[in-house]
Amino acid sequence: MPKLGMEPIRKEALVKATITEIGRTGSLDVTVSQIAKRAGMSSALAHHYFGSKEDIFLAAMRHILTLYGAEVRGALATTTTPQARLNAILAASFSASNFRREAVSAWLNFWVLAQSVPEAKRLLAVYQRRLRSNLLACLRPLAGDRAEQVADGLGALIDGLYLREVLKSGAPDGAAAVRTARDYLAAELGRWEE
Amino acid sequence: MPKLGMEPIRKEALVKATITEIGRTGSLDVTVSQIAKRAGMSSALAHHYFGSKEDIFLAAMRHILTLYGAEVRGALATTTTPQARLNAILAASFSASNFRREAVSAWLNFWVLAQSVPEAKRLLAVYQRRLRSNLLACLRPLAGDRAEQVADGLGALIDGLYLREVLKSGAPDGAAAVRTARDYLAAELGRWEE
DNA sequence: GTTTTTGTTGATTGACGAGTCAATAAACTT
DNA sequence: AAGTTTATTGACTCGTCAATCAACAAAAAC
Repeated sequence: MPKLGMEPIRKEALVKATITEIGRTGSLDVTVSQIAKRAGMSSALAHHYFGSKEDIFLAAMRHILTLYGAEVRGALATTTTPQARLNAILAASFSASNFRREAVSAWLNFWVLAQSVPEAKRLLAVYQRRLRSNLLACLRPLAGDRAEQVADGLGALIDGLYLREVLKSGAPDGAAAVRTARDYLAAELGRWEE
Repeated sequence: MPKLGMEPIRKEALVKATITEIGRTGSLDVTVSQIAKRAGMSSALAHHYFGSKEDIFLAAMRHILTLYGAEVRGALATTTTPQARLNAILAASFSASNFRREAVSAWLNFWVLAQSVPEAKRLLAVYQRRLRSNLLACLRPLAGDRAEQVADGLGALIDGLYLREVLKSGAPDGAAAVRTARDYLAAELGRWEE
């Protein structure tokens, strides 16, 4: 009993199922059938809407990056001072929705994907540039010509905290991650009035 | 014309070939045949010496961790002050042999493996504990009760710098990574006399 | 009301890859 | 010299999986 206008619904279901399955298995060794099953459809339909498995992965990646970007933008919109903006970026980066197990695992696996799929690499590079540019804008007034150095360090630190999250057992602790990042900033920028 | 005592030679060749192939493809989607071919033997022989593909991966992981551990230990042996020891750890972590493309790519992929293979997770946890304990020993006299905080931050930063290396194009720049890590320490510990 | 478009799946194809096995041969043991 | 252990591989099995296809159904367009 086919309803019309299914395409966006199906696609979204597939994208979410992909992230779930990658998180569940902890790898990209996920079959289209598994994804399709979790999304409540046949694998043939998944191939119908996306051309290939790779396209499904890329769509999932875009989804995660879009969510993250939106959350950062939203948090940034309510702020004015550089300090508050830095805090907003950190809060968004380690928020419950972005720092949850599935998403972190997917993130790591997309990093791997980027090594063999140029489009995946491009997407990650976009994310990196945007983060860097956001950090730089906040840091310039606070760190002057050391801003670049600090931004690169903080960027790597954030990625490293994500990376380490996947090895931990137990619930993710975004607050602890934010504390570590804040500590870094406090050290780099000198005592820091919020 | 079988020479005896081939086992260790073959195994080492396979381990090295594994790292090369993982680095080349940027993923764990490497067939035993590819590995065996690069190591100059048939895939059947690879299965003969290692029981399974997973065992080959784990051996490769142990190899990388062992190399890294030996380099750190060697660098540490020639030092006395905490500052010099911290520098030694950083130098070893980003040395040409550990920070080369292949090794970094393998490292990332082992991180992924750790999510589905308990033994891989165990190995990485051992690495993390050792690094942490080494850092802590140096930091205690320099940072007092903030040592833990700084060690965790530095550990994550090191991993993050590795992670970011895989996205870069061009030759790896260990010196820049060391600079970033030193900068972090300098900020956390206050100006720092070497 | 027939044709076209959209949604959907079960069955099939075709490739690939991990792991096994039988067979062959050189070296050591007794 | 006969027997055992170690080294080695080509051929094979068996499973899995991405991708395709034929077929069916309902809505939309004409």
